[in-house]
Parts: sequence; C-alpha cells; structure tokens
Amino acid sequence: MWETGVTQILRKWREQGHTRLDCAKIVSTRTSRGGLDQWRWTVPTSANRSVSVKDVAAAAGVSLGTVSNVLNKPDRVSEATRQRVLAAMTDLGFVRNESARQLRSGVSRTLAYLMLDASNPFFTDVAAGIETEAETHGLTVVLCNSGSRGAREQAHLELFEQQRVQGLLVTPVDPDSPTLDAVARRGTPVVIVDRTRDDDSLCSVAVDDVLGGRIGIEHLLDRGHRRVAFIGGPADLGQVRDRLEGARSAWSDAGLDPEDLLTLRTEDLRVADGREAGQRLVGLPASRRPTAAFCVNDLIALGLLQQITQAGLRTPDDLAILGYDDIDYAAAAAVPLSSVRQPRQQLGRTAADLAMTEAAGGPHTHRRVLFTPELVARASTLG
Amino acid sequence: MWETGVTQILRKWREQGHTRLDCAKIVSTRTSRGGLDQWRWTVPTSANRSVSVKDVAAAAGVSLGTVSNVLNKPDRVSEATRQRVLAAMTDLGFVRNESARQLRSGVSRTLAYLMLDASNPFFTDVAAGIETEAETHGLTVVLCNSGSRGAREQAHLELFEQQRVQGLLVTPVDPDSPTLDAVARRGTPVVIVDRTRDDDSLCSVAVDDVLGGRIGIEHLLDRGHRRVAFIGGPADLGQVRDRLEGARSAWSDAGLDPEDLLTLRTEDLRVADGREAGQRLVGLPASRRPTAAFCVNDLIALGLLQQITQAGLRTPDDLAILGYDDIDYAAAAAVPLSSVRQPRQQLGRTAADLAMTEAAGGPHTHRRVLFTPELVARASTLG
DNA sequence: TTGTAGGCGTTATCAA
DNA sequence: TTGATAACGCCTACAA
Repeated sequence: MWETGVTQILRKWREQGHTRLDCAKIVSTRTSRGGLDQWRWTVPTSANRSVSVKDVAAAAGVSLGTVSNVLNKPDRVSEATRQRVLAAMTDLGFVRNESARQLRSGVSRTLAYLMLDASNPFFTDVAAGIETEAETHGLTVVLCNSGSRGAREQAHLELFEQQRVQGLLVTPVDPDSPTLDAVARRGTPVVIVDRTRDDDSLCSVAVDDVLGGRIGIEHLLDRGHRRVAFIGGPADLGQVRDRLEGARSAWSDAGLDPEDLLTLRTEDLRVADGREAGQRLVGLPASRRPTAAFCVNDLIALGLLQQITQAGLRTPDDLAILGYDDIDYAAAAAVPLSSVRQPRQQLGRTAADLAMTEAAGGPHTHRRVLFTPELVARASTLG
Repeated sequence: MWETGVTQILRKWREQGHTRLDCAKIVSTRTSRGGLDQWRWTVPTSANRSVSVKDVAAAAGVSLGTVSNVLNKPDRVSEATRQRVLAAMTDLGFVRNESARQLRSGVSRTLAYLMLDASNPFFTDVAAGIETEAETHGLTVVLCNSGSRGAREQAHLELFEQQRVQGLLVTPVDPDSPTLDAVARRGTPVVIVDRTRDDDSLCSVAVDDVLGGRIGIEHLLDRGHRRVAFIGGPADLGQVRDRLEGARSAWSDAGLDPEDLLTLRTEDLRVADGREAGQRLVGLPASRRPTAAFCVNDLIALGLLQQITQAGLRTPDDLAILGYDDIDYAAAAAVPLSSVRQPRQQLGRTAADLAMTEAAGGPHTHRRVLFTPELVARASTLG
C-alpha cells in the first residue's frame, strides 16, 4: 500500500513540474504518540533563489523592458513574443515582487483593519463590510487582531505604517491614544471604527451609544417595566459609559426614581460575564429583583438568558432581557433576543470609504460619522 | 460651544506638531439626514512625500550610512550623533519603508492565514493559535478572509505570494486545488489547515474526522441510544463525509441496523440550518423520532437545541444532542452542549510551526499532522 | 516594436 | 566612528 502511495506521489510531483525528482529521497513513517498522528515525506525543495524579470528576459531571449511591457502594457508587444515571454514565466515560476513594485510606485493596494477582538462576531461583521467596499475599489483587505492588548496593537500599527497601507482602519484599545495621531500625522489615513473622540482630530465611524442606551430604556418603559437592571462593564469602556448615560437620562426623563435603575457591573463583555451576572440577579430577593435587564451587549445577554433559564426563571415573564448589537446568535437564542441593532456591515463599508477618500488625496476633511441604532424587538421582551 | 471646540482642537494639533496650523481653514458643520450625523473639519494635510533616510541624514548633518547604522547597529554610532539622528527622525516623521527593507533583505517578517470563514468562531480560534506561535518567533500574522469564495481565495493567494510572506497558511475552499501546489512549487511554504489531502503533497494540519464521528456515536451508544440522527451538510464537504463515515462504521461495529442511523442533510453549517433540521425532527411521529442527534458542528447543534426547546421538547430527556467543535458558545448554551472537541488553538500553533520550519530552509519534509478529537460530555447528553 | 539607463529606500561592504 | 557606493527587482522614460 505504501508502495502505491509513493508511486502516486511521484507521478503527481512530476506533473507539477518538479525536475529533481530522481534524487528525491522518499521516506514514509507513521508515528502515533500523544493523540497525534504524523506522516512524513521528504520532498524535493525547489531552488529558492527568486526568479526576476531579468531571468525571464534571458530565458525568452528578449530584453528586460519587453518582459515588463508584457506585464504592464501587453498591447505594445507582438503576440508572438508575448507568448514566448509568458511561457518563460510559467516555466521559471516567475512571481512579481510586490515589494519592488511598491517601492517603485510608492503606494500599496491594501487596506488594513486592526480588530480589537477577532473572536467577537460584531467585529468580523464589520470586517466583512470593509471587505465588500474595498473589493469594489480593487483593494485587498488585511486583518490583524490586537486581542485588546495594547502592545500588540502598537506592533501591528507600526508594521502597517511601514508597509505604507493605503488606509488604516482600527478599533483601538484606547481611542485617545496619541499613537493614532502620530500615524495619521505622518501621512497614513487613519479611521477609528466603532469608537469616537470628543474632538474630531481623526476620521471616525461609530454608532450613537448614548442614543442606543436611551432607545433601550424607552422600549422597556413602554413594556411597563419600572425596575430595571443595566448590566455591563468594564466601567471605563466608552461604549459602556455612553450607553449607561443614555439609559439614565431616559430613565430620569420619565420621572422615575434613579434607585430603581440598578447597575450591575461585569468584568468584561463575554458570555461568561453574563452568566455570572445572572447568578447575582437570581440571588436577589424577588421583591427587589428587577423585572427587566438591559445588557450592554448580546454576549452578556445570552449568558444571562442561559443562566436564569437554568435557575428556573422564565423570559420574559420573570425577567425580560434586552441585548445590544443584534449579532446573528441573538435572533437564534432559545428565547429570541430583543436587541439594539448596530449597522455593523455599514459601519465597515463607511469606514473603508472614508479611508479611501482620504487616501485619494486632495484637501482632506476629517469626518465623524455617527450611525443611529435601532431597536429590534423579539420574544425576550415581548412575551 | 463650537468656539471652544475649535480652540481645543487647535491646541491639540499644535501639540501634535502640526506646523501649518496658521493657514488651516477650520469649518464645522453638523448635518443630520437619514439617521446619520456628521461633523466635518478641514485639517492641515501633511506634506505627503515620504521621508527617507537620506532626508534624515541631511537634517542631522550626517551621512546616509550613519542613519542606517543608528537603526540597525546602534552600538557602532556615538551616543551624540545617535541622539541627533533620532531627533531628526521624530522631527521629520521618518517611517522605515518596509518595501525597501524587504526588497533588500529578500524576506518578509509576516505569516499569512487565509481563512475560509472569519465569522465562524472555529477559525478565529485557529487564528489565535497561529498568532500565539508566530509571536514567539517575532513574526506578525496577517489574516485574510475568502468567505468560501474561490475567486477571492485566489486573489489573496496571489497577493500573499507576491508579498513573499514567510509562510502561507490556508483553509482552502478546495484542498485539492492545483493552485496551492503551484504556490508551493514556486517557493512559498504552504500549510493546509483543517483539511487534508489523500496524498501528502503539502504540509497539512487537521483533526481526524473519521475518528471524531466514531467517538461521537460510541458516546451515544454508551448512553443507551439505539435510534440516532446524524445531522449535517453539505454532503460533499470533506468534514461532513468523514464524520458520517466514522459514525456509520461505529454504528455497524455495534451490530446495529443501519436503518436506525438516520441522516438529515442540511444546506450549510449555520445556526439557521440547525433550526430547520429541528423542525423536520419535531415533525416526525414520536415512534420514529430518534432519541439522540449527532450534529456535524456546534452551530447546527445550537440551532437544533433552540428549535426543539421552543417546540416543547426537553434535552436530553426527549432528545439528546451532541455537537462538534466545542466552540465557546457550546458550553454556554441553555442546556450545556456535549461536543466532540477539536484542539483549535493547537491546530493553529502547529500549522504556524510547520510553516516556519519549512521557511527556515534546509531539506524539507512535508508532514501531515492529524490531531485526535476528544469527547466533552455535558448536560445535553448526560441528563 | 524593442532595448537601455536611472532611481525608488534600504542595507552591507569597504575605505577613510 | 563615519562616509561613499553598489545592489535588491521593478517600472518608466527615452532612444534605437
């Protein structure tokens, strides 16, 4: 059986154009240890010196300039030589060197998005919007993930800047970080995504979080709730602060006692934090327990829903739950989750658009775009 | 109030080192239409010609080579000149040009991962593993997303190759695509992630799906189930095929009637597909309804759980549910989900390791690493 | 239509 | 310790 495998592989490699097959040493071993199986094959390593236009020119028997023309101005080259050059390229495995092109042209054809947390579906949706918009302009998008770690963010920012990306979209750990200004000042268009600054020293695209908090509370008031918990954290996160601010102002506008708008802090914004908050909520005496919870994002809302369901409470009868973001998992929860929707894809598309506009040059006008969130009412608050 | 804002911004810009502030025309307008607020500010655009080592050298009154030494061999430069050069760099806003460096050195310091679907937490976890491993080797990771679209995959592959990335990790739409071989043959180390080939013509890291299917069924048999539904699709996806194969062989090894291992096909692997399958399952007469469902991934399992819960069935009493992948949302479901775990992070770490080893040069041995999946039993099958 | 020369920004080598 | 020079691969003039 191994014999057969080896023969097949040899044939395949030959088809792939490997020329040094005869001296290839083929060894197969199968080991199994620690729940890990491995097969090993030695393979003919290809000559690693990279093939340049010069090599192609020599092989095709033309000058270097002709090869360049085949790539960039094909109509200036006769069909016969063009074919000859193309054949030489595939023969030699020629690959254009992007560094050299970029060095020469001065601009790259990529847009970068530095995500705060790639494991949060909110940000991957934003990224999808960026990709959509960039694609229509012929740009490719590269993604990096800071994982909320300042040092990694810094490293990625530096690399992107050195790579001279056309535009640098970023959801920063700290939107007020002077690093961002420095990058922008040196000439890379920077767009802050899903965060804002108080001044408008950079382009930014975000959603009006104060309004979102207000909308959420107004919905719960409409549904007759007069004792509500606002659940979220960390307290110093802009989104959390703004949404709470909006919630509080809607609450007091309705002439209600601030005491009845409970605030439950969480460590972070993950499902586990919602479960933990659920435990605290369930522990409250029924007389003091809120009739509704407004969660600062959907992950927390999902965790909360799971926890109280497990504890035997029913949603929305015992506790109505309102989330924030309207990620795909929200509509699909055991009790479909009401949520304050953010236009995620459009956030991304707009951010990409701003970056490309700024990159296009001309007198630039920093712009702060604020989208309006929208309530999506489902069973978890409607009953 | 606007006056104040303008003054603040002027001060901030001045602190940021803008020198042409005096001629900056500052305009603020606030428009509101279509649920979208905008503020506009014109800003002094920085002189865009990029600053080179030559400029720095001139400004610092030293030669170009000295500037280079400050960057690359600081100890060969006297402290005084070093400081002078560094000062000139920050004054001028010098940014190293990565293209030029790479052209000169011939190698980049990045690893690329081309994801199949960035919105699936499985792949972002794999990406996290890659980042972890790359970081310890001082490489940065750039991510791209093909979104299961062949054309986009192709475009990204080409760009990465032209950028001469150190290694190209990819979860391809089609693992047998000859494009991958072509890229590898031309000298870029390619590692297939979470897929395999029948031959071993490229490095790959995956999980043994046949074994996973087997483990899942064995667990359900242990729990006493004798009528089980295997739920998943599309039928031509390698993972789906392999897991079903494993499930079937475990089933027949137990001497059971193949008729009692029902197969429910789904369109895709998303939560919505699980809900849809749930509807079909609920529609079956109780006598024919399986007592357990083995889902080909957790998203489908979650959808199924939500759907049957809504229909009034209980898990695991009426229907036990077993998922696959053990994504974070699985443990956090309303009924914590049993699942066949794949070592996602380790998958990523190993893939990155293989790529870097191959990139390091020397005689290369293609390796196929197959991890062993592991059952994680929770309430959804334990009761 | 094809060939030649110069330069993009960086680094390494060698000479001062 | 510092400075001058050549090369990386590509592209664009301009010349033949």
